[in-house]
Amino acid sequence: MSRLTIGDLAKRTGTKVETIRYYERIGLLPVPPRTEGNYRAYDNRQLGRLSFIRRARDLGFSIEQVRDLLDLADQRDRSCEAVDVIAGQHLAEIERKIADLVALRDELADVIGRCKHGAVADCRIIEALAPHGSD
Amino acid sequence: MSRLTIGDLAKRTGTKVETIRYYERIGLLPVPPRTEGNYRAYDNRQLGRLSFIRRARDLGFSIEQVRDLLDLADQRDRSCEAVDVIAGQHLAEIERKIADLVALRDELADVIGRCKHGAVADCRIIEALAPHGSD
DNA sequence: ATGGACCCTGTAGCCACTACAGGGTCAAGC
DNA sequence: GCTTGACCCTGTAGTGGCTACAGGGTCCAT
Repeated sequence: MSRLTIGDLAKRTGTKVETIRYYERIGLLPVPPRTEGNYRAYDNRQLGRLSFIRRARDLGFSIEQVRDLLDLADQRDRSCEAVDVIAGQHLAEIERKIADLVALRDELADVIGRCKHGAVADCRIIEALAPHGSD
Repeated sequence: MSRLTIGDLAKRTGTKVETIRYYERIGLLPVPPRTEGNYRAYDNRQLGRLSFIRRARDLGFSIEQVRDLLDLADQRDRSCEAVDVIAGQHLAEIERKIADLVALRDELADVIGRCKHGAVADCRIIEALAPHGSD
């Protein structure tokens, strides 16, 4: 069981050192033992836990969702229904965000498409932003 | 020229009062004159400006982009090329975000699809999050 | 013994608001 | 004229998820 410094953990998971300390502060990572020189001393379990966190964060789960997933992952004999629920909710949220962004893109593309590249006074983009006319 | 309170402005633009004060604080809205009782007194120009801001924000422009757009909108005899550039950059950014989210959705949907709804120990979602095996 | 790479704590900053607390003002109704 | 309640004021702190210092300590190789 290898002794890992916070820098080792950072390198192996692609996380910044400050972020790891932040995860510890908010209780996402356990408080690790310290060396004589007061350095955090990690082992492979924390490496695994941090990998899990990073992967979940990369998939867009919020910190609170990650916290719930970690709790669930530890209760290995329970049904994974709760896991499914969290993931499903997150998927729905992502779908919604995609739909919102697509609508936004279409609207913005439409606004840009009407630009005749003349003076600002005739700019359709500006006009589209100020639809009440410029008193 | 009607005198508008901050609450009137808020109602007419769908903005919260606090947000309007925030916009003033960061210099996006001009400091308005005050009534005897120290209330902000707006007119239709500020209403128009705030509508512009809200619409640009709704289209996802950042505060800094809105600031630039407002500056440009005031220089009515210049070419609107700069406006086009800002809008184009923003459109590209949105496209990128959509692509990122779609990739995310596909990956997450895949992870969820592999779930066999058994115990957490065999949960494919948890496994997918901790790809290095469980110590 | 010295240099540089690493580690420590604590705090402040980022974005774009939002939410108070603790007060003042104003208009309507009695 | 007094009360009530809706509105307004300032100032500060919180949100999420980090990130970036400042100002110091530790460790290891030379």
